[in-house]
Amino acid sequence: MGDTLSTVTITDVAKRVGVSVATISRYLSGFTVRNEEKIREAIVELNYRPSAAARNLKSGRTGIIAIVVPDITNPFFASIVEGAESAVGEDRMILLVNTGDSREREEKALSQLFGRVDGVIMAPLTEDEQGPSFFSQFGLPIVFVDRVTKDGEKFSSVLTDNAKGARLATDYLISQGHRKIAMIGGPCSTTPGKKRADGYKDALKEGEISCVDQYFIESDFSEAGGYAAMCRLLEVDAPPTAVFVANNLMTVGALHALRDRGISVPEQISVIGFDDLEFAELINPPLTVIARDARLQGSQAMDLMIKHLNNGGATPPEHSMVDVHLVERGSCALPRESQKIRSNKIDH
Amino acid sequence: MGDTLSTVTITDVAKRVGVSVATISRYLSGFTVRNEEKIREAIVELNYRPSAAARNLKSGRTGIIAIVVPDITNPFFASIVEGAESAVGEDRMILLVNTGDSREREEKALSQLFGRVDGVIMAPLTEDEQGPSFFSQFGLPIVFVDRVTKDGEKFSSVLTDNAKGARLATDYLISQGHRKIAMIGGPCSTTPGKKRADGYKDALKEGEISCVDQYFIESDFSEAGGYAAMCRLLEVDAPPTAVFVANNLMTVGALHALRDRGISVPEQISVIGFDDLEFAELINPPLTVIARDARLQGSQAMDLMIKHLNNGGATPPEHSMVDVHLVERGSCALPRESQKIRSNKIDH
DNA sequence: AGGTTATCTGCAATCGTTCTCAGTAACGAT
DNA sequence: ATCGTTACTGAGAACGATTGCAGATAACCT
Repeated sequence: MGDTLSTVTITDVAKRVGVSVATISRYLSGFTVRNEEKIREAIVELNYRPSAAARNLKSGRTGIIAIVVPDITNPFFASIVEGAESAVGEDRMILLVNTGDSREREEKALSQLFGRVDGVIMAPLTEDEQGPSFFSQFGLPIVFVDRVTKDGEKFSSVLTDNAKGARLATDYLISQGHRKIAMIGGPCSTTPGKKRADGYKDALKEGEISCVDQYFIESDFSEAGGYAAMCRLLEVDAPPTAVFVANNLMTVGALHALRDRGISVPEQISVIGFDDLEFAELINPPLTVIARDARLQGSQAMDLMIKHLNNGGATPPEHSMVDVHLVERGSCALPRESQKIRSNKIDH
Repeated sequence: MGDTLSTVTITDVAKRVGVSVATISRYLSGFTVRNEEKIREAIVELNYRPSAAARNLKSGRTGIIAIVVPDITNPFFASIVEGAESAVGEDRMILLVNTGDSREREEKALSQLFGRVDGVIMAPLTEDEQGPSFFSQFGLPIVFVDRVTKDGEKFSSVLTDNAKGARLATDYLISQGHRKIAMIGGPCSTTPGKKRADGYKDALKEGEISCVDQYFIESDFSEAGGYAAMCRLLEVDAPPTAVFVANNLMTVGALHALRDRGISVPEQISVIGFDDLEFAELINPPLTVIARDARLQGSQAMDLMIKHLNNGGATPPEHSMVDVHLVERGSCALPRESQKIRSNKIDH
């Protein structure tokens, strides 16, 4: 079954067939050559694999697209990655960078990426990054997904209609009769964090509900952050009757907090989350959420990237927006006397 | 701020400083050279980045480690990837391959990997793969994680004590007084699928409970599979009073099936899962599971890989085993008259 | 047959590094 | 002044593929 270990090169194949390396190379790139059959045989017998490194060096292309996300264990980002992977096609692969919400790791990774990949799909940690301009300086295409940086218009992006989602959630609570509506938001330094806060505030304004400072808590998109935020909300003088939580992880945290204090949802407080969970239906009560298609966001981002790559950088940036919708389940209900919550809390 | 776009090479730096490329190269690899200060300046001013492709070609190393998983949206594999990523170190990166449970994609990806990566960490789709031997033929190190192939002993691996976990689960149900204990298993062509089935059967045997064929359903580790399997179990003549579900996704599916039919857990049927879920506590009832540290599995696999890489392939394969433990929550209880389940089902 | 294409071929340069090898300068010891 | 040693340097050959160029062969037409 051919030679083992020591790498077999195009030269070996050429020698075996009795032609020049150029001919083999041409055969490999699809041109018609004379001894195709013999070449095929030789390649199989020698178990020849073209060297990716050599190809990269000559062509300047690697066939690899990086995707940079803050946290791969967040199901939302996992879906994005899966969507991107599904659209990557035959001749390219994905290099995953998980920055673990660390700015330092993100920067280091980005600097390592240059030369190893043909393009970068990224969800930047915050809006004030220099990474992207760093890349564009080198002519590496970038596509933002879910989040952008402040000079985001210059690059393609696939975002969600965050403001609409937040308005949808808030309006829904208002329509149920809630007035004391709190929000646990993400960092306002991130696109979704800011936009969702905006949507919430706009909806309140339209509903002619005054915006109480204590009702808006800027947290960090993590489960622990959601937990802490919910605890703080429960200690406000006039606790809210409903809470809009700006992402999946914080929602889980908030629900944990409520469970730990024996506060029942939706009887004592209504909860609506952003981003669906595989388990949302199984939670008690089934969780009402604003949902969107994360997988689609990922695949669209990849499609855009491939378009840029194939057009040789001449394509102007495109901006795509994935729609959101309300998934009504059982975690929101008509408001009750908010005092009940307090007494309940004090009882414990 | 230096030259733009067109790639600046080591030669440009050399010219600027007035030395040969060799000197720059040496400086870059940490040797002491004469004009270090001037070189540093030139590199910054020209914004020089060494070409990864050229380095790869010369050195034969890419600094990239592939990690191949069946499904990145499965939180378990996401954690594995995160663990691996956390242990990868400064000078290497991770290339993610998501095979989407497709044999074809797995094979294609593996063949693409050669030459692009220094090593492969993988959770093979099934135990009868040829991929690994393919790699070992080329001298590419492999580390198996969570699953192995049939010639797995020849390669390093980081597994879970699957049989122990399954025994733990089954014994727990037996200790509660259950006799009609079913199992929804994974594909027996996979390591965890087989071992967990073995553990379940062993525990029954030790408990002197006869193994009913209808109580063991071989499914596919997917949510839909878990749903279907649970439906089938409910239609058995004498339905089980308890079910051990062999992975997280199938557990979610099984719980959905039960919820859809209005069967309450644990009153009417006890459920124990394998692999913890972020949300397990929030589910109604809180889910009792066999848990293990997936993140640790990932980081151990990466540690092993790096060890192999640094030792230049001379290291003998090592096999590591991550422990499992029972997390007792609320989804298991003493058995009741199993008839109740049937009547309940017919009512609908 | 001769001329014109069309098709295929090999040579050699090239991509950006690393690394061997031979060479130079500086310095102390003799 | 000569030698040996240390510490650095530059020229140039790799690494394994792609590709422009020019030459060779075959095929076609008048």
